[in-house]
Amino acid sequence: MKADALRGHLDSLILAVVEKQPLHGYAIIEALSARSGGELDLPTGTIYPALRRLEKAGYLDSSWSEVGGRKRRTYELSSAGRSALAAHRQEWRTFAKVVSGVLGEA
Amino acid sequence: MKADALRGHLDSLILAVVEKQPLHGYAIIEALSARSGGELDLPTGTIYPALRRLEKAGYLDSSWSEVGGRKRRTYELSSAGRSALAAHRQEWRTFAKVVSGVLGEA
DNA sequence: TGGCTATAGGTAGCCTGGCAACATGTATGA
DNA sequence: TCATACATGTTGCCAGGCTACCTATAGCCA
Repeated sequence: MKADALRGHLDSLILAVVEKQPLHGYAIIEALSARSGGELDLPTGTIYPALRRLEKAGYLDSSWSEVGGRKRRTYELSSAGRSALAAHRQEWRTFAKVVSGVLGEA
Repeated sequence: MKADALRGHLDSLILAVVEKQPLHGYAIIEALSARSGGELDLPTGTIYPALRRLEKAGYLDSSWSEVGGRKRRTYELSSAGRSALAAHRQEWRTFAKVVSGVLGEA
């Protein structure tokens, strides 16, 4: 899958993956991989900055914990994040419809 | 629709729109708008550089003509462009499936 | 005559965000 | 002892869509 196809869609994916339960960064990468059947294998240089961006935007809240001697920063969806996710889902539906429509190949 | 959602998908759309008949830049903008039900209203600063890029990549061939006193540069799909389009369609299918899958809410 | 709109082409430069590459540290098992 | 999985982060590159411009013709209306 082309690298920059993701541009502008990553935020939605991250928000969706922490929707049901809070996850830490590393687990988010794994969750995205699992949920995509291995198609998504995002580097940390992509995911960590994105998480900070989303927290700064008020869509995620984070908290530190320690599990088995390792520090984790766990992110959970804020209420603003929840509505942002709903909006992103709607936008995705429109976008997908538009692209599929133009690509045609009926 | 968010601006950079298009990132990485524009080429496919352009190739698709000139698949059946050659079109000039201005007509491509209109065709994209029409085919998307008005969702896509791309500025010339987006489309013209993209067309040059696609021609340089060997996916489009262009030729000048004059219609009603106005010069037109008409683009048509090359054979390389045709296979690129097929590949792009496949990639889009995968991408759409992945994103829809992760967004869930089946 | 002047001005507006539609048609038609183009460029320069900004800005965003995903990614490669790098840096740091712990736990575990061979 | 060393490799690998787990875990978090930063710096800086760069592709590419967009804003803001510029040029030019045709046709219409006042």
